[in-house]
Amino acid sequence: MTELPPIRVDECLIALRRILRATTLYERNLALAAGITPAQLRVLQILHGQRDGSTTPKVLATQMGVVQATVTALIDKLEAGRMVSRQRSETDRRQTHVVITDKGRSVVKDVPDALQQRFVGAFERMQDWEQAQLLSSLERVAAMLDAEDIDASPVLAAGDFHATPKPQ
Amino acid sequence: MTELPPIRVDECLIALRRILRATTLYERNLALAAGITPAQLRVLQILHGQRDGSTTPKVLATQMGVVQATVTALIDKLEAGRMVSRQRSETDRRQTHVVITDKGRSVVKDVPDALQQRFVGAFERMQDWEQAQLLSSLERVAAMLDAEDIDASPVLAAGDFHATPKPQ
DNA sequence: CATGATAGTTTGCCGATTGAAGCAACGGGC
DNA sequence: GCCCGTTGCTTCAATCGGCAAACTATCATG
Repeated sequence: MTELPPIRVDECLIALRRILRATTLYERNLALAAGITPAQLRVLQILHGQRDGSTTPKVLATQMGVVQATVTALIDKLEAGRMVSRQRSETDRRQTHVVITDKGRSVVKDVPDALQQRFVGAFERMQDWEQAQLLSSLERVAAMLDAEDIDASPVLAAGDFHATPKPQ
Repeated sequence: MTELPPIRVDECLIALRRILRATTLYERNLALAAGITPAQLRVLQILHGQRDGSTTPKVLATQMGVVQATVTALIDKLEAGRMVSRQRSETDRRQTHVVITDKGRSVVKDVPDALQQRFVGAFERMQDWEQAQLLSSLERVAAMLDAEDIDASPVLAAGDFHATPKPQ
């Protein structure tokens, strides 16, 4: 390799930003169409992905990378909309099981997954070798970005960050 | 190469989500380290990227995919922190030029751009053909996702979220 | 001028997120 | 059995981002 045209890196970063932006905007619409907010939809999706459609707030908080108090608020809203219900654990009465309801499941399923469908559609129209290349590239980027020390950062730890200077 | 293993699409989507997640979490930390919030930092970064370090709220709103009123609020905070300043345009007095200050520039520069540096570093360690392939893949994905008809989608028309003030 | 379009701001509201504080249940050590 | 630290969750107060609608000021055009 001779010269590294910095232009190429920049183009990559721009493409990444486009991807990011598209996803963000899309998520807003997605949730809007479902009648709920993105954060609430994420809760539903996680619950839907669980075997028995239930988890504890703690697990949700960890998976979403937020604090337990936040999850409590989200669950409150979802519960008010009858999309989840709370059930006190029998074995450990400190715990609460958050269970997705039928209504909640139907919301998750009926969401018009436009972006994902677009991606899947375009993806499946690609040649086999193109698909393989794309997957490889994406995984490479993912590996480049979400290295461990990011997850070790205070924000992600999600349970214990106290040394946080407060942005005004 | 005979069957289209749907598993491959899923892996792509998972990789995408990892990228998204890493970026989101990283942005929080980034802004936190700079003593400002992510949205505010984005404004500074856009301004910093401009040739003369200034733009109008309208442009900012469009670029960020939010409404003008939101930008006004962000500029208010940045201005209170002396990181940008407002200047009435001479040519068209309806317009306001948002100019980044020296302090604003130093904030942008001093931000530990860990994620981007990681990406750039890894990217530049790649072979030339790998770089080309990665760029191609990223741009392809970006094109797949941020097609214009996202906001033209009939179902989601509601809101028409960026820059288009609803004419009631 | 009058009218309409354009650029920004203000106002009022809501959702997400956080840290701190509180409460209740659990569980180990004595 | 009883203290006491821990754990799981909730409540509270505050901040931030975001939006729509109303408003102000400025062009631009007939």
